[in-house]
Amino acid sequence: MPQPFDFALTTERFALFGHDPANVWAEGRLHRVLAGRETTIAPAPGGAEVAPPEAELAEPVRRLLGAGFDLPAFARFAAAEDPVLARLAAERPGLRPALVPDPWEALVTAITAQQVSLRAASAIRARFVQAFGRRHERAWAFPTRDRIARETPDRLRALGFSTRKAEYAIALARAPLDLDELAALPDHDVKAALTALPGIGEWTADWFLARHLGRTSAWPAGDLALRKAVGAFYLDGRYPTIAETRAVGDRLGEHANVAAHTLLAALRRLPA
DNA sequence: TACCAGGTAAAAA
DNA sequence: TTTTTACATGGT
Repeated sequence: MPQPFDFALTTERFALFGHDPANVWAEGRLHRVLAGRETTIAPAPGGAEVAPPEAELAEPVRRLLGAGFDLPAFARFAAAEDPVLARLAAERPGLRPALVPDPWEALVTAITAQQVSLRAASAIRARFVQAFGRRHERAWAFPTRDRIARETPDRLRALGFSTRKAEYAIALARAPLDLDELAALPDHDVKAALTALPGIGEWTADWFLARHLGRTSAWPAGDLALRKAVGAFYLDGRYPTIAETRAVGDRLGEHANVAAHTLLAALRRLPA
């Protein structure tokens, strides 16, 4: 892994909001299914170690752990332009945005998290994964798109989805859209393609850019927690409008994604 | 018991 | 065009 890198800081968000059967964080290690096989990702000197060791998994794991982000450039930018971020980043060196490897999983995860607390979303999603996914060892494979395409809203409703969210997930599963091809498009076109689907608004598309594609300038300006963080760290606690929050992101340019993750991590450490 | 929590779309004004 | 409302669950 490129340095700096802190495994615990980078992966802690998989453990903070409840148990996720598709991303099991236990004893400082992350267990999940990659390329059809359960993989254990563990901290190691200089980066992370993958078990079972497979060369073909090295790149996906590096990507999952945020290897693509330029933290030294972020630190230089913050030192020169943004004392707030410079302090928050210095307090958590090696924090990288951890990515969701699969686009379908990233979108369904975001849909479940719309409007409700992340703890509530996590509980609902855990039931969804265990109802429709496949069990490996410690981790479950996230339910496949094909499987959900054949489900009915009532079956998702029974797991705690609202009727709307159940319809969104099934519509996404059935949509004639190759989610892997989105990676080839610029940010704006990805957002246009996704927001054309029912139940996917700007917030959901922004998190897809940030947490699946790992786009460096992704900045979910509509996000409640990010707005709270911007208010807490830049505005003396005043809750900003979406436009004000977007303006902060614009100033961050290619560092917005790392900055957003830094701000959200810092917000969690703030006195309630 | 209420109310809020990392939104979205449809109805009402 | 802008504002208001319904939505389902978990935590406090």
